[in-house]
Amino acid sequence: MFDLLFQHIQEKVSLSPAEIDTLGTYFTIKQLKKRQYLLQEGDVCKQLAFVIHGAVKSYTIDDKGHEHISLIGWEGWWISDFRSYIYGEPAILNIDAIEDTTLALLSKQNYEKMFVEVPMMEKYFRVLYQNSLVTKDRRLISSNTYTAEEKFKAMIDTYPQIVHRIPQQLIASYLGITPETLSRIKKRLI
Amino acid sequence: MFDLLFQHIQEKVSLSPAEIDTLGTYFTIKQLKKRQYLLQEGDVCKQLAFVIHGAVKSYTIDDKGHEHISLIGWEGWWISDFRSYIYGEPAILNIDAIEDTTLALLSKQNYEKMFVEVPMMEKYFRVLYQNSLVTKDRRLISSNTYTAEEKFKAMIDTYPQIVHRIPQQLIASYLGITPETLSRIKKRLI
DNA sequence: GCCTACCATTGATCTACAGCAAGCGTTTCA
DNA sequence: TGAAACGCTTGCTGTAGATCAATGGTAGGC
Repeated sequence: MFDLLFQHIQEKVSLSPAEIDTLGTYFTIKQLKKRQYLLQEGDVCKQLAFVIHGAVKSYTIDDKGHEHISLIGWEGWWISDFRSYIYGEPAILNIDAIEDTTLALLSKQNYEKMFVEVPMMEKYFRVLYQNSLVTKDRRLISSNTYTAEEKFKAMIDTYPQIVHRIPQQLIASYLGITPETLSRIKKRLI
Repeated sequence: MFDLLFQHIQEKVSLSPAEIDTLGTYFTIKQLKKRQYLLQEGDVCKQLAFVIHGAVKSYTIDDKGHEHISLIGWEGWWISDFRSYIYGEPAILNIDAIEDTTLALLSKQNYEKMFVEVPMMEKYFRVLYQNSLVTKDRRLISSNTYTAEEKFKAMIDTYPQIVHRIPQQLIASYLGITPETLSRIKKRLI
């Protein structure tokens, strides 16, 4: 059940079988149906989620009721409202399933315990966060520098599979543009 | 010389005097005059820099020659082209000094050595990156959701001192707007 | 297998912000 | 100490992308 997760971890650090066993006790499995929530704005985010199968999105909703997607994650991605998870504040993000999804969940309590009992996980998360920062830095630059068309092109360069899997209105929201604009861009690119 | 750095580290993890001594051997001091470069686009970023005194900015330059600031850092901030530093790719960022600045530099080699010889630093950087991710997540949401005025308000809420220290055109660039727009927003807010 | 809900497209209009240019106070440095 | 460079403001105009609205296609639930 946790194969993908352990594989993902062992790409970054090496663990003994005993450590793997210990790790296994920290996680629980959760199934989400398409459109089902993992987290709703205002609640405290109690779980860090690793996607074993399926796809999820995290997003805010503004005053006008518009969704702004901050992350789309599928197999091998971690997702949460990080600030809420770490500091116990009410979440500003919603997280729900784009497809039927299987998640591995890690509670805050187990997160902290894990670092004490399996110190090698400090390295795993240090490297995971390090890579994640690299990605977010580029995304932030892209968001402030590029036109809508350039952003879309950069996205299909980075994630070519995404257009076949994720509805275009979600991609538009992730890029910070409207579905109409994305539609017009696609037309222009053909 | 490294007092602020060690203090910063010991807020997150506790280190023995021996570990502090070892750490001290990894860092070198660098002085930058105002407008002097630490890193130029195209070079490989060899150093992770911690600001001991002064202020620096990292930015890209687009086809039209416009600066887009990705980070402004002062005392207690880390700065680099992270992707370049980690993966050895040519940097897309420029980094230079906004004021006369003193930096503590950590080479990639010492960065890796540090994690082997002072494993507690895994935790320090895990927590540092964790916090940094929280900040960048919010900034990304802000960038895609808010109007220019809302972004500016959010910035002075988060960093009230910034308007007294950093020229407004740099703040505008950091927010992804033009200096003219920022000027008009300020007028509107009075 | 039909009905409804969802999704992409396209056209017409609107708006926040960019771009350009000119003017003015203030720092900088020969 | 005076010229030059710099930073901020303000007015005018341009434009990328948002918004609103209508249409057609496709997929999932009963």
